[in-house]
Amino acid sequence: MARQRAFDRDAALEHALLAFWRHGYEATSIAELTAAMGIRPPSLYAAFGDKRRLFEEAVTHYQRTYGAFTTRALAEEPTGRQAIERVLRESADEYATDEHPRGCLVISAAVNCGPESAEVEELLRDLRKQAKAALKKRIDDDLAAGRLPAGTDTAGLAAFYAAVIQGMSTQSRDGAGRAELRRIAALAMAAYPSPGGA
Amino acid sequence: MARQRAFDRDAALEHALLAFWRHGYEATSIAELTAAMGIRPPSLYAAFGDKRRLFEEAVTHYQRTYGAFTTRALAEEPTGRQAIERVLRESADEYATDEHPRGCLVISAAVNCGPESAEVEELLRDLRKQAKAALKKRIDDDLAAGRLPAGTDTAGLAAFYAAVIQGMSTQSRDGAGRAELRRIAALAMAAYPSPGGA
DNA sequence: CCTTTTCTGTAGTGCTCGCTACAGAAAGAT
DNA sequence: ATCTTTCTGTAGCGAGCACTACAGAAAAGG
Repeated sequence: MARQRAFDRDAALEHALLAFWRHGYEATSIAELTAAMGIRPPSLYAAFGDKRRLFEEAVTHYQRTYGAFTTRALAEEPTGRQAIERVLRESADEYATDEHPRGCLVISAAVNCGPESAEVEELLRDLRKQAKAALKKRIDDDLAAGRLPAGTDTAGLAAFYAAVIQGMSTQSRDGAGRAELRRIAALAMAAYPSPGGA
Repeated sequence: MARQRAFDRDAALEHALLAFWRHGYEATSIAELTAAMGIRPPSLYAAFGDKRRLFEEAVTHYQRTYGAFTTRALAEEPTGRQAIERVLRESADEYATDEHPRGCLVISAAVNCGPESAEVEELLRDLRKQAKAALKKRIDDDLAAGRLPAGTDTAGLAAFYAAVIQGMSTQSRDGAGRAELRRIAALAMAAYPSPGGA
């Protein structure tokens, strides 16, 4: 019994996500967001609350779309080693493409934050820790299945692969191409212990 | 024949550097800088030009002090392998300490930049590329001396170690301690080829 | 038709941003 | 002491920030 929204909420969220991905949370202004979304500020605030909540929703949308390949890779591969290898390889491909902004939004969108955006910084920090824990879980599977030497430092391996992925994100934003990222990914697999031990 | 400056320029620059290191270029306001430096805006502008030039000078100061350990490690170690190993180890120690902000200023201070700070972003990007080239140079030394198999992809190795260092910087800012970073560093050395070949 | 409800666009709010005009203070030259 | 020059502090510039008051427009119910 009332006027209905004249824009596509999902499409607007998608455009907001791309803007945040490109320049990060604080550096993306409401003016830039409304321009990218094709709407005016009151429509944005009515549909999404405020800038912080729009960002949180954009991050959730990111994890369900562009960032979902990591969760898929970890879930679908039979062994921890294959899961890690696939995450690295697909990260190389995803980070270096020109179909969307470079690198990973969770890694790069809230690095330079003032005190007033500390909560946003903390949100992405938590997601990075969750991602590292997800890597460790699959590596632990290999350890439990005897595919890794007893006593293997799985937490250290998870931190190592998380670091490699974070570095790949940085370098993709610095202009590195798919081939260069793939070479990083391949070299990183040399650190994965062989079943028999060192 | 005129009034002289009442504050220590080097000390003020040092405090500006620490502020930029903590929150990054754009997120550090002139108000925050003047508070940290113990001076008022006109003194800042008279002594350093503007915010961008102050940042550039802070980066130079950083490279000569806090960031100099990488250049030293690369210059002083006899082999490329030892140089890389030392850079990784000292990065772990430097990034995780509480004596100054976490991580590397060159890696983390200009990630989320609006269009008006694109030049600053590009400045640090160039420094990261130079650092990667410096790594490659030492690895090339090992190749030339026969300490690496012929045909070794030294550019790939340099990109890999640059990525690991960038990831260590990110994780130190996420709260990782010295021990965790050292484990990342140790694992990364597994990718360094042995002289005989694979 | 008219009413009700919600969305939309214009036009602004107060605030902080980087930066500076201006006047007074300090130090060396004469 | 006086002049000249440069620094310092106050106070405020225009511009952009996140956000919103308000009025008109649009859709459904009566």
